[in-house]
Amino acid sequence: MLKSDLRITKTKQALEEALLTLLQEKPLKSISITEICRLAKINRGTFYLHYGQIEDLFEEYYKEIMKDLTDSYQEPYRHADILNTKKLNPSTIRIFHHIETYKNFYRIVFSRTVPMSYYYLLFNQVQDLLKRDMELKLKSSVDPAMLSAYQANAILGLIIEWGRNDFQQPAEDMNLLLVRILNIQIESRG
Amino acid sequence: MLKSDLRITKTKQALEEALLTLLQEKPLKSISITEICRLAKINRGTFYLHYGQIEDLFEEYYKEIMKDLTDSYQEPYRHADILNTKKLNPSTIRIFHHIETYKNFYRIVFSRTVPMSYYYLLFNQVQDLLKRDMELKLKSSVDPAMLSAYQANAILGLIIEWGRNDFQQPAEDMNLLLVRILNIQIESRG
DNA sequence: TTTTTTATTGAACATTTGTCTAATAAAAAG
DNA sequence: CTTTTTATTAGACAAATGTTCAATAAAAAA
Repeated sequence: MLKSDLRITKTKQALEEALLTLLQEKPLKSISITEICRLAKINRGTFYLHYGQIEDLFEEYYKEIMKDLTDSYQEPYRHADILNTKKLNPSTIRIFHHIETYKNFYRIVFSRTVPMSYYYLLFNQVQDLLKRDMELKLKSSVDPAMLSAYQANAILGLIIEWGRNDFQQPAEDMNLLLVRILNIQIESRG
Repeated sequence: MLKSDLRITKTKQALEEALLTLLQEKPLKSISITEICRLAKINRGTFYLHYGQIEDLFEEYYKEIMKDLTDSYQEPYRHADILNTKKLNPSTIRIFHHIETYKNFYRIVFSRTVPMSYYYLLFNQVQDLLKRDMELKLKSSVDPAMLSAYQANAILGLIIEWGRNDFQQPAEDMNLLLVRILNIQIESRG
């Protein structure tokens, strides 16, 4: 038995394409299931066969972008197995470029009416990526899950603020900003 | 003219009470407007006169709790006008106790199906509170909005992870954890 | 190819949503 | 207390939701 029927693939593709088309003209919140199915020429019952709500369909598209995030994050590791940890989170730094590339998408992710699950998809991804660096400097008794949650969400905080400025600053400036913030935290205890 | 009609107050109270009752037996997501109105004995049209969706009703309840957060946060300031900044974020520290007190509420706030707006309500509140401390140590060229966004969301990251453990750890442990994490960030660059 | 499996369809259904009326009742203002 | 203002109501409406069914068509397996 095959992992997925061709008909399923075709149906899902049609639905995703329809959603993406509709997203270009109106906000996610105002798009109905009926509308997507009408455009995709898919029976509404078929939609419910694969998804429970529009958000589930969007999440599938979301995962493609998370794949790119992981790839761009891991790029610095392709040449060196272990990065110089003296440099300020050198690997973290690619995340801002990734967000900038997909800012139309992230405007949706960070919008008020969207479900928290989108935030978690991003949060979990960044947290997982950070854990790789974590192991290196882990002499402390702090729970790695807690530490990575702290750092991952701190960065998401910057991104939210960035998004509030409609991603005006270049990604490179955000990198510098992150470095400066980390320095402040050191100075203030000197 | 008075700020609000008695009828409005009564209606809103009835709706909030109905929502809170329903929340004890089922998740927010599965509660319908029709259901709330039926229980509150309020005409459905009246609901739409005050709110656009269930989430708006929940947000009104949310704001009561945000009031308590602000109060408990500002408690350390009641006796001293300026806190010793050498101590690790002494004022921040009350937030974990607040969350613990209202953990049934925060389980909803951090649940996957809820809209991002709930997250923003909390994020904005914590960010505002942090800005008070911020001014003291602000010699750097970093945008205060960015810095407070970073720190506020970092703490929310800890709370999310805490929530994943269903708030098992005592709030006091979370305080210690926060102190340890801040120390790690210093050590790792010595 | 033929057979078997199963995804999709159209149609129907009860329910909820969001919006709108004119009638009513409650509160505020005089 | 009387008048004025306005919040609430019941009812109706088109649309969307969520679910179910037997019939059909497409894909996988033989």
